Amino acid sequence: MLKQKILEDLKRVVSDLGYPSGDIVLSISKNPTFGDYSTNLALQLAKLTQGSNKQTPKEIAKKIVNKLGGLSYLEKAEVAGGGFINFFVKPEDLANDLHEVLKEGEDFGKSDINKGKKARVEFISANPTGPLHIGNARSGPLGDVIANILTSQGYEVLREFIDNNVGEQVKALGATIKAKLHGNLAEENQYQGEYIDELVKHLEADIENLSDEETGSLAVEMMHEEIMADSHAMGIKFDLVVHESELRKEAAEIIDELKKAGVVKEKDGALWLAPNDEFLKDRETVIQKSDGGYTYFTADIVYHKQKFQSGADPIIDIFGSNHHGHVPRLQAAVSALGFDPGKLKVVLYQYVRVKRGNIVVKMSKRAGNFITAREVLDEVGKDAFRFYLLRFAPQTHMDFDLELLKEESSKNPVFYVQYAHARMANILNKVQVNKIQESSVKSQEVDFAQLNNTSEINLIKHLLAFPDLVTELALNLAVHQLTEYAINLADLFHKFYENCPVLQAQNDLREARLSLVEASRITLANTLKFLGVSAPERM
RNA sequence: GUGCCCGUGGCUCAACGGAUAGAGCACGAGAUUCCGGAUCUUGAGAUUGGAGGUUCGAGUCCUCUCGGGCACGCCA
Repeated sequence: MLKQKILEDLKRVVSDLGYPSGDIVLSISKNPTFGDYSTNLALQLAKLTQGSNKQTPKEIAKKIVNKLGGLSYLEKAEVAGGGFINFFVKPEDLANDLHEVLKEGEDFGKSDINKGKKARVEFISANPTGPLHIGNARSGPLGDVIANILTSQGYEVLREFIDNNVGEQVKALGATIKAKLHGNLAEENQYQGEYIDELVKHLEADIENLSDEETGSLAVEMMHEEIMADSHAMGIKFDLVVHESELRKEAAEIIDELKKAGVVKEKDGALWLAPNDEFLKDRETVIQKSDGGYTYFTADIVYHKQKFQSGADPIIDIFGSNHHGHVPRLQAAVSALGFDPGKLKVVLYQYVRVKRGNIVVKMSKRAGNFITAREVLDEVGKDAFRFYLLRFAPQTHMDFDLELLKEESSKNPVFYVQYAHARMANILNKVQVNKIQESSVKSQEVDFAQLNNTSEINLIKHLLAFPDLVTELALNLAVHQLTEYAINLADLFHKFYENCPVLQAQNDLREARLSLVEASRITLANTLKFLGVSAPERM
């Protein structure tokens, strides 16, 4: 593709001129006066020159441009203000790359550069002591899309969920249920909401002679099913559900290993993870309680050992921000076990604040003091739910406005994007798209040089940037940029649609525009597929 | 008290350390004999919470400070 050609030529010139090689960033110019593509290469290189060799960015940029000389695909390359190099390409060479998009179709954006590698993504992992709440739900689409992106780049990905089906919270839930059953609910029974009544109703026949813990176990099993169903409603399916009760069976073993690694100490009758680490020295954590029981943390160490032993890299955990203290301890533990903590990538996300207009919604009948994912999902639908939660960087504290997502749904960006797809599909449905696609692929007859309108060129540039974006997302996991990309694509398409009649155009121009529509549809559909949002042909 | 995250137009949010800080919503003015107006064009609206610093260049990095969220040993 054209962009790769520019990069290759730049690389060659940098090497010829004796500058150090490194990654070159070539981005789409924001402003037409800056050409089609631009690079800050000279500014980066200037940083590396020293002493008597010290050169200004502008000097370097000029050398590079001179050395590049005339290239067949370039109208010109010029040095701008601070030392940026701007490339003005020939539209026909740019447009010609559309053949690639049509050829690759559903695979456009995919790559096999990570073929043979494994990755694991753990997400949601909601505590099964209650329904899935909207806060945890944010990690659903997030983890799912990260997994989609990794898969697209060749990784064999495992989507996983840990079911915390044992521990103090299970006893507490059991106690609450029994108290409710006997009509003596007290302050110390921490769980509330109608779902407790539902659990009582379902379980009352069985729990009369059971302990709090046994009662809690039954309840937690039911809640886990519900959480799985909710996840499914969000479009998520897990490959692996790990039950904490299973992990705890290996707790004694893992503690032995940690002891051998010299990171365990005894204090107040309990065992603590106590790595010899400046940062962690005041943050020791209990791995075996004084009563002999284990903690969630112990189970999580077992779990992560399994993850590392599976050979996966990266190992991705999506945690709510309230777990941030857990991260350095976990890293310390896996490091003590001899694994490379660099393979563990933790994405922390902030909780979502639900609003109805200007009013913050906190309470829910079903769940007591939080809003369930299901309530929001039922109200706004899967597509809007996923798209909205995926729009913003995970570390931002975002607001989820039910008014915006439901009552003003036509103004929601997800509909804007889906409408663009429906428009594309509509045009293509009026001609026999398959014929066109086939002919364009097989005979390469379509003459994309016909496309030289600004709105056409802008759209083409955006389409061609897709594979690079996906590759980058597999590394930085910033999948919210995918929604941004989709909105921009829809925007550029709508503008093209206004300016350039497709079906009324004549001969070669009509063919070229139809192919551009098809390339746009392919790219948008692929983007939406990564997002797990439907791409409707009609709305 | 300590640690982590956030602070960007009226609102919700973008922006690998890069050029004139971008979108959408809301608000003002326009566009439809024509592929779906769920669209497009255009206007107004921002000392990026504040103060210093680092450098060719800071919304982004460092220090301090203000405001909000979260977490701080036998919970998960």
